[in-house]
Amino acid sequence: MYRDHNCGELNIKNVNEEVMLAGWVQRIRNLGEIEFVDLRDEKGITQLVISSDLKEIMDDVTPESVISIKGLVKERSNKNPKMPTGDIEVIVSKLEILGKCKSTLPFEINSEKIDIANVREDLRLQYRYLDLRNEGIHNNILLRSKIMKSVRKYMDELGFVEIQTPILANSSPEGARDYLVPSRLHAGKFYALPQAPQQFKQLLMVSGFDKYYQIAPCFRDEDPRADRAPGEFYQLDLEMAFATQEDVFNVIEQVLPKVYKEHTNWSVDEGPFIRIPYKEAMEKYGIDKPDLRNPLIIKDATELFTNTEFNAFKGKTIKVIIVPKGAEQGRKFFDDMTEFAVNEAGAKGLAWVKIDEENNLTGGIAKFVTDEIKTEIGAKAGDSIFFIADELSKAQKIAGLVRIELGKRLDLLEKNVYKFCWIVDFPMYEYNEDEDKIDFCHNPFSMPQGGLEALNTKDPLDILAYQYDLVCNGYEVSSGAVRNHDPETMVKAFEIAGYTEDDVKSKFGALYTAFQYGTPPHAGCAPGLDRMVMLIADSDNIREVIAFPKNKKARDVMMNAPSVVTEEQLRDVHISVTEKEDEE
RNA sequence: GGCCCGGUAGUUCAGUUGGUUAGAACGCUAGCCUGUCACGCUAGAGGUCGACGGUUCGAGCCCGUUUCGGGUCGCCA
Repeated sequence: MYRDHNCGELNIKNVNEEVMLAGWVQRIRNLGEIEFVDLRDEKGITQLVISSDLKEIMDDVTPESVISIKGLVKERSNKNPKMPTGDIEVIVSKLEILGKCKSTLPFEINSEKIDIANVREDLRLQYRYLDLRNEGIHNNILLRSKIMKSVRKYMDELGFVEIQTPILANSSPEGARDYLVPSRLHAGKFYALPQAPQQFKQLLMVSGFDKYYQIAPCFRDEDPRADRAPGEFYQLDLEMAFATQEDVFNVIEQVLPKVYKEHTNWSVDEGPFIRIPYKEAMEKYGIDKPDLRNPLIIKDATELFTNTEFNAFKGKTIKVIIVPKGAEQGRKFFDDMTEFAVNEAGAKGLAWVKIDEENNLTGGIAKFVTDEIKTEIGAKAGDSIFFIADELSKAQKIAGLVRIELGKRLDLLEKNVYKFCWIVDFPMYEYNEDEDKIDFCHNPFSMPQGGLEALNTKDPLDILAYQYDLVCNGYEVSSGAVRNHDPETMVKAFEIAGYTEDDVKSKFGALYTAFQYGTPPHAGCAPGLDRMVMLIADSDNIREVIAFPKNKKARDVMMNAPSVVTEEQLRDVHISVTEKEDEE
């Protein structure tokens, strides 16, 4: 009724055909007796030619209005090689306005004159339905759909079954803040939206489902970041029975590279991915999600400065970063890096030296540095060296940030490539200084390496877990673990972190009880879908790959959520509100 | 919650030491134009300078408070 072709498919072979098209008016070029209209739909753009006898109706056609037309396909006299349909145009004989657009838009759509990324984001979010007409973000959403389809295809090929778990779930005491849902039928009681289907998927293992997966919505009431969606996000959640860490790695290494490759022309690491123990990652990269496209590596030079006269280094751990050819940089570069280290990374200072072409140490703190450093850390003539001095963990962290910043400023990152690595052997526990106690470092359901015996005999802070993260280009794309499926080991693991058996029973009752009835060893992980799409779309903002994201304050400025509800609704769910945010 | 950055026309921004009527580009409106494709040319409309208070003869600009937004740290088992 409205169209028999889309706006991306007509070409020279269709010349002299009578066609119907429908779409949005992207641009009108009015030359007086003749007008050109670029008509856009999801598939492409076709140029329409409008003669003066349609002038009257054209007066009402505004950019971004929806129209349908009937007309004859003609070969163009002036072809446009930049357009896929640039060889032809459609001479319009009939034109109908299907949906008129107001003349002033909140922002220009598909404009080549402005960059939509520069438009105020809250305005784009308020008019998200218009923003989604923009080609870039529109394609991101289409890409997301294709990626989900690939994921399902490859998971299915490996024998995984997709099982949905509840959205109205139970509040869990560990981890992020929950989104609570009051219960109407049970006064004073609450559901919580799941932070992840963690316990449900482990229960599915008890039920004998061999390989489970789900593209699962997860809800966490925590502050967002550029790479972390506010409120809700999606994970490719998976779990396998009778599985080890190797088995999980094997699945991911089969699925993710294929998914990536299907949707990018960048080169993609194929499995097996490099594995880096957590401790080594902190030593070499100063972070547990290293970007392996960055060639710089942090080295330790503490021993070279045990007797230093440089006050800032005395008694400190010294981390160094060699910048190949760094000696060509001018004074400003080093000053700017120092400013970054102090202001952004929390360093007390950033020392540096250059090695000139005659292999002499010059500049910066050269007079405090001995020549042996060159052989000890492998620096060459023409390099420069940055020094970070602090107590160990701070020095690592600052060096990590300096490494990333150097990579950015010197454009050192390898281009057009996805580099994966596993970070393995996370510690089971960490020391909480504020409360002077031992906490779980990551996931309390992880299996400690060495099992119950390790828990009984080793210093808790020395115990590693079968807990792993998958990292891609500096982003954590997944974490996962071999689960602790043995009730006795579970109780002991929680006991070390200060929980009694009764705590475990009351907080994780279903899981604890279920494990008494024959539980297979199991393991899994949960790659973040949004982050994966963001990486494949080569975007650095996760909201660009979500159709209707919330803003930084977890507000939906388009739908105006959260919002007040009626007194009656509140009464239904037994809630009384004592403190209210001012209404705008 | 801390720190950093920002809010000026529909949009993106400029705005000098605090000084007449707050500018530009794009968009919009009107007119001209038969081969444009980021069409061109001419004219025009469009502003609570986020809000409140203060300093001053005088505030877009200085000070204070506040609000909204973004980045980051905390947080995210």
